[in-house]
Amino acid sequence: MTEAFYARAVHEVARDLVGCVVRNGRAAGRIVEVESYHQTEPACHAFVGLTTRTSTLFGPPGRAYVYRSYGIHALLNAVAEAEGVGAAVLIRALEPVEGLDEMRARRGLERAEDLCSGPGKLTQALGIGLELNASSLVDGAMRIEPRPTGTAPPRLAVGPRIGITKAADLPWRFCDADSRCVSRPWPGPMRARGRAA
DNA sequence: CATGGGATTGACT
DNA sequence: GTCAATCCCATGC
Repeated sequence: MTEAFYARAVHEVARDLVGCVVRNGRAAGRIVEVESYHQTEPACHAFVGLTTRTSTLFGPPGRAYVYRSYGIHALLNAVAEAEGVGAAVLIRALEPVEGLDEMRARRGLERAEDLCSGPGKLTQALGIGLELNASSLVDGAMRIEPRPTGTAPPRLAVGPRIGITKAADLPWRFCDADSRCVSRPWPGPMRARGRAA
């Protein structure tokens, strides 16, 4: 996927990333859940402006923003919008498609549904660490590949983002409505019919 | 230089 | 349902 794919409104990038494939070496998984973050809104790390931590967010689109959460987990984002604008798409869950043995070894689990069903889980399963911060997702060792040709666009479920305390009302979480690998079950009646990418 | 919070997870009551 | 683990980094003295 080209850099131009990421140089668009972060919410469009988020929707279009559902169904794409995150790969790191032989381990790969299909994206089934994402959230978008933008500098104009306080839940986004870039809200505080340009700092050491947020420099990747303000950098060129199509790079990875990887940071440590709760001192324990690495979380993976795809930087979006034009350089100079702080925005990114948090990858929250994958459906494992290749390298399941590697994932099971790293996670110490067997069930495929549990390997990548959370933002901290998927980075552990794919072996994604902080050293990959600011690396390219277009042609790097870790990259995001387009949906396999011929596959239909997923049905999208849209709702508020998870696990944040600020701007928790914004409906910027996008899930594959038909996947069982999402990080948290969908609340219920708030389903939106998906759109083609 | 010291402090506090956080886009989570897994174990336990 | 509750709760601790653990560390980067922004902020404030």
